[in-house]
Amino acid sequence: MSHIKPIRKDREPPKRVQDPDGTRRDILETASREFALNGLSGARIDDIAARTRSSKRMIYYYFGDKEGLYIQALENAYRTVRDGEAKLDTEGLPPREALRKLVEFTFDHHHEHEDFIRMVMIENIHHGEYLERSDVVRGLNVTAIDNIAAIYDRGVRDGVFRDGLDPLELHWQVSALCFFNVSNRATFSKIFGRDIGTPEALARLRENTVEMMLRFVAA
Amino acid sequence: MSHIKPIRKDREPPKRVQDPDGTRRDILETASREFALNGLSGARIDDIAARTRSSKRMIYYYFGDKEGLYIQALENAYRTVRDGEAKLDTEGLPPREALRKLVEFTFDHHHEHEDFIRMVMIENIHHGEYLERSDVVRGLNVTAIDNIAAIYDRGVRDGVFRDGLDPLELHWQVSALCFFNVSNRATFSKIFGRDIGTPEALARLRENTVEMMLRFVAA
DNA sequence: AACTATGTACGAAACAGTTAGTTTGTCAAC
DNA sequence: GTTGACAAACTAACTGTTTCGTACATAGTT
Repeated sequence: MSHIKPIRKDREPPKRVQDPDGTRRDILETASREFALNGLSGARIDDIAARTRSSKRMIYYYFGDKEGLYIQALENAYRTVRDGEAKLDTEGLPPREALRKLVEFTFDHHHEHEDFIRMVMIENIHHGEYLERSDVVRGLNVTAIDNIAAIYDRGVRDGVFRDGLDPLELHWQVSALCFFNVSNRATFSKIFGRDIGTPEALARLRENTVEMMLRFVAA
Repeated sequence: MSHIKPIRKDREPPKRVQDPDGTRRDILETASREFALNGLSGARIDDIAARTRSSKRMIYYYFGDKEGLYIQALENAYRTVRDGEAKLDTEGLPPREALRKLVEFTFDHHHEHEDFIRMVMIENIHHGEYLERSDVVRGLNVTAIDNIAAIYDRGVRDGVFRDGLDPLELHWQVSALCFFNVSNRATFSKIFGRDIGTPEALARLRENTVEMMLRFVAA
């Protein structure tokens, strides 16, 4: 029984580990989920705190107040989705193929980022007032328009697309069709008694959306 | 001029007028506005009460609790809009004209009922759970599908529309384009720096939507 | 030592919902 | 056609809880 323990029996991890970046990220991710799920007024700071590895104190330490946290969650959502968008490359493709690919990509992308869609819905309920306050979101440049404009211009030059359309309006239409599919699934399915979220239904809607855009721009 | 009348000198309006229907309606209309503006968790019972000619106690007297009030506001919104929809008549028109009229009508109708759109957005944020609880809303029969189905069938019979499309999907597309225009105006305008709510922009989007549907169903 | 990061406990306001009544309408009995 | 009893409609003030935010203390880092 001599030197029973120079070995630090305290497997107990050191009482307090400092990890500012990790804490921040943890809070932001948790908050993003909670805001996307419950909205700004519906989300509870205490709930968010409880779901983090951190505490309420830290939320206020890093984000100031509830609105500050919300705005950063909003920025986070936009940034994530924009980063994803940048991955689309249609340069080598002929216009029709390129447009098809863009629409399919947008459809899938929306579908994969339901939390983003929900944040946008929530922000629209607030008339976009927090978006307006955010320099970050306004600063994110929007590649979506450039992409579709490039495709459209090529199509017009090649004579396969008709002239006189507005790329922003084209983007608007693609967005509308892809966004609605995610945003209004709950009410639409319940009212019309048919689940539009099944893989089969989605595949049809996706193909319809492509077809719709192709026909719309066709010369 | 003898019998001037039994003019009741007591201008004092009778201390308390009982008007159950009026009170109920007043509360419901006020609540509908507040919920559409702020959402379920964002709306405040005290605020709603203050804006009525009635009191908080009466809200609980007639509607039970906040959720009960919300559900009735939701039902109210759906009923109002459905009643409006019923006014559309396309029977005499040739298929293409009929479809154009239907799309234009839907576009305008959405535009005129922003509060309804907002209620639907809010309800989708809640995954449609209150809609599901409401027998009233589920009971409202949906003429929209019948309308578009009738037009589409005629078009196919006449050979001007292609076969094999699903009326529900057609309705979905029209809804998506018309709904998004109202629901996402705030964020879309702010992000792309162009107001899509001006009369000119709206007129273009409206015409695009019509054109889009016509081209999609064209044989 | 000085600054950053974190934990605990609490305060104040906001909020949904209630208690304890009062007033008004109505209808049957006188 | 007045009365009185009873239910429906209504008011004001109150209660208990939730919720945002903070004060204060302590531990880690440089």
